[in-house]
Amino acid sequence: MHDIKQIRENRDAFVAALARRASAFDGRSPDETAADILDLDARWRAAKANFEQHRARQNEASRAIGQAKAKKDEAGAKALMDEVAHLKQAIQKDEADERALDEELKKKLAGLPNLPAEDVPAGPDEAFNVEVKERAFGAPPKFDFKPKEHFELGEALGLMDFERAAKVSGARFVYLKGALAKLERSLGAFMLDVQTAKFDDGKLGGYVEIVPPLMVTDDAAFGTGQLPKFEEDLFAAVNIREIAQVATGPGKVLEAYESALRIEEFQTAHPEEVDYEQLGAAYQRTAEAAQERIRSFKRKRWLIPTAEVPLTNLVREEILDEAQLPMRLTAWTPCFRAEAGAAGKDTRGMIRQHQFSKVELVSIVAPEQSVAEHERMTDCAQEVLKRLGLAHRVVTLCTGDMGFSAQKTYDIEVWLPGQDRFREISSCSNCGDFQARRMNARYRPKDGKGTRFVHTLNGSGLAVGRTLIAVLENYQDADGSIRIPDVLQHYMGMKKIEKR
RNA sequence: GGAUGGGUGGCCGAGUGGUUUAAGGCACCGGUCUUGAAAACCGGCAGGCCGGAAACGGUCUCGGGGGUUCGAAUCCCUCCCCAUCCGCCA
Repeated sequence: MHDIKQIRENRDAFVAALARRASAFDGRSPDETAADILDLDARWRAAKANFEQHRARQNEASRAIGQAKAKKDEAGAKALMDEVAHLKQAIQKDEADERALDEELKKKLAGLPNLPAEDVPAGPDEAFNVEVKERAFGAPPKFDFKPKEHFELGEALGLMDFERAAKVSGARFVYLKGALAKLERSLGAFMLDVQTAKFDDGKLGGYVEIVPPLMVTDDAAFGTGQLPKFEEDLFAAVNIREIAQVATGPGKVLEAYESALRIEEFQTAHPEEVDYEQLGAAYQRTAEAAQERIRSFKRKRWLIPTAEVPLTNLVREEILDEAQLPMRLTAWTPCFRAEAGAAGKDTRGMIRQHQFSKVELVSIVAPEQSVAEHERMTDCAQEVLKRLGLAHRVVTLCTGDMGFSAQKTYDIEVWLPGQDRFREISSCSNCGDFQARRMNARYRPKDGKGTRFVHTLNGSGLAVGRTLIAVLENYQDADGSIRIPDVLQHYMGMKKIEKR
């Protein structure tokens, strides 16, 4: 969420930063967007001044009535009561106006992405990402045979089963068995151990391990920026009985449905006038009304697409003491993603699943610390890959490739021999105060008055499923067996996953 | 799911059957005193928004929303959350 005061005072900088992100937002150019917002803001402030002025008079008169009554001046009280009675109508309208404008303004602001940091490269898509050369690690391993992809290896071992998963859960799910199930568990435990360790120099680790809720409310999802724009990426969890109770009542769903039925009935009776487009639109309206109904169902929860959501929201609506910062949190959780926009992409294997597990890192810091914390967090994520001996590189995402809430993002890409290319395995973002504003998460500076918004950062440390893929592909032998990296051997209790 | 009781400032807690300004304590900050500290005493001490160069003024917030009223922490409706007991349950 943007600070309207900043936009007011630095319109040009706002427009320029927005323009670096994209050329248009909801069909409006950055300049038009700023104009829309500032116009709304001006109208809102005028409405607010008007409303408050009238309300002030009302309060003043009410106090006077109390005093008049105390003095038994019934006539004076009556006169004032008459005045306020007239004022009330106007005040109600004033308040409604003020509120409508305020909501419209907030809605506009809530739909805009964070502004990119100055050192983020500009560009429309991932082709414009820039490698951070000094962060690169290792060289792709050499094979004297053609390395296989992870799913070939896993299926050949009989330890990775997509077909049965599809029968039970549909596409984009998997069963891991035996040593591969244990590898998943070992990786999660190993990553948590690295991130929670206390290093003497304080340059790595120090994260507090958390087991967070896996289902969150609308407000939490709004706080980190998944809502309102990216609803389609999420899975909702509802209690079927509860939602039936709200959905069966009269309302727009029923109206829309009955209207569609009438159209269908009419067209059936008059085959010469059949208009499928009209009928389709009527049913579409029904579906949309039903969707709206579910959307407004308050007891719905969202399955987390990342532990970033419950971890970051841990400080929502709080005023922290500066001494509590930096707050570093980590959690190993399942993540659920609808992958609505990824139809046909990565359909084979475990790269893109509806469910995967991830060790997440979240830092809550004072504003001055966030840039350094971003580098530190990226170090923490890389540390896991280094200890696993996996070659990787780091790229700075360009303005067009960054997520909604990010100010700056590093993606870590691990080398996958089976795919013969680098694939994203971690994404570390500095969100500045963007999420903090949406969550209303603040802290009280040690010296100085008032409160300031905290800065929030999140990163994967790492995506466990993809790390498992990387281990399989990088540590495969010609016979299809998998060597276990040194640091995992005591977790696994073995040095090798033998071929079947 | 049923029954009952609750939700007040950073914390504790008074106020709750109508008349502005939320008592008091703890914690915290500043000061006096002291070699220093403690104690004592004095003072300060929620946040958001709008206007203002500032001083300051206004407005909103007593779990959320709505209502009654000239006026709501207080009355009414509704939702949420917490506690205890019962039932069911991993």
